[in-house]
Amino acid sequence: MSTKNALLEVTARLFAEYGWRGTTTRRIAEAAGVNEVTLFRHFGSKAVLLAEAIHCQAEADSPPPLPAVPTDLRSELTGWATNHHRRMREHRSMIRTCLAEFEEHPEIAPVAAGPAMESMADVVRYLTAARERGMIAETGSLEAATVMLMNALFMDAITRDVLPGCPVSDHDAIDLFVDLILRALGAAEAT
Amino acid sequence: MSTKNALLEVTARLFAEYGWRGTTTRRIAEAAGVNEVTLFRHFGSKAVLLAEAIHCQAEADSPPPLPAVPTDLRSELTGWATNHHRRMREHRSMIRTCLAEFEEHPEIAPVAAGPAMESMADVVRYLTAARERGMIAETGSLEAATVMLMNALFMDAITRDVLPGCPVSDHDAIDLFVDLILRALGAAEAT
DNA sequence: GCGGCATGCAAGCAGGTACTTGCAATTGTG
DNA sequence: CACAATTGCAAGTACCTGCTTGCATGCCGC
Repeated sequence: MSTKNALLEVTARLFAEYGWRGTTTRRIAEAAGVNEVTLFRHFGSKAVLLAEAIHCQAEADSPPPLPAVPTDLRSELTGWATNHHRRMREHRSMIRTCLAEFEEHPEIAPVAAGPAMESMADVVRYLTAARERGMIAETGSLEAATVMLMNALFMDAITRDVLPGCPVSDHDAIDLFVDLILRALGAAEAT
Repeated sequence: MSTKNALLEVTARLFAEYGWRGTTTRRIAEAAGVNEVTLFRHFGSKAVLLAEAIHCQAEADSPPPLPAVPTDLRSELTGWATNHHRRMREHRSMIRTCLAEFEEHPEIAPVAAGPAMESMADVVRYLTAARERGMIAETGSLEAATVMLMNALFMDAITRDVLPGCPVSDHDAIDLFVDLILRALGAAEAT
């Protein structure tokens, strides 16, 4: 089974870097140290191999959870955001490629977007629980706050290496984003 | 000069949809209603044509300005954000492709990122002026607020068609994002 | 030892890729 | 009218693309 796994792993890596068209069967075989025919004997076609490789990559990536009961909003959200940000950062190449490839290969969108949707729902749940406990103000859309925070983290993780002129440093960004969200939601704490 | 312009326009469109590798000289020529050799006679190579096409596209896209003197934060920011969002939405295909292509063709990054950086500086300037006039609170990072708002708008414009499960509707997103930023910055107004 | 099974190797197929060459037709300009 | 620039057309180059075929080699369980 090692050959198959090696092919899947190498294919995911090449796809992230070169996209669908740029990931040729010759390149895959060479990078995996395997003859090209072996690839076709295992998967039948390039399309099947690529789909399977992307699927595996996304599956191995379950989103980090937030506590069931909120206690310290700032530290819990910051910890979650740091974790989430790091994971997206690690996969930024794959994510960018999937975003661009969506137009020609829409079938890869749901599998790539799944984890993000789960995380989104988890954050909304967490903030709702916090509001029920009076830890944040009564007004302000929790859904919008969640989307805004996740969008900001997502963008930062994915484009920081492309747009080097960002006026917020890599190191501070997450803390500042969480701080702004807590301010926006009127979190009852001192800073 | 019409042939040259037609080629540039068609090339930008095809690049946004199919990426660098997918934009073949045959396809460009066919879509422009021009013989393939004409393309090479004008630009010499595919690389030159693509670079020029992307450059033109980005150049024609100057960012919308904010007022020099802030008067109504909410309406001015909402107007600006709506405009900015619409423009990014129109170019989402091109932006996604450029993001993915950055790895193989880093030379297209600065030209594509330029307008966004200008907008970013403009918003920071606007918010700084507002703070000087006492329209928002003294604390909270204006740079972080700007990055967060722009990241949120950017992501929404670029991925809404890819991630259909967003819990915030298309129509409300901009108002809600601006509302959260104003809350975070302690804007002195009633809502 | 022997029959499957995975793999390698060499070659090839039909089509696509960027790009070139040579020549004819058109068009606008002096 | 004559000349030059622009374009089209047909063909061709060398290479890459996904994919197939035929045959040889090693390995592992019976």
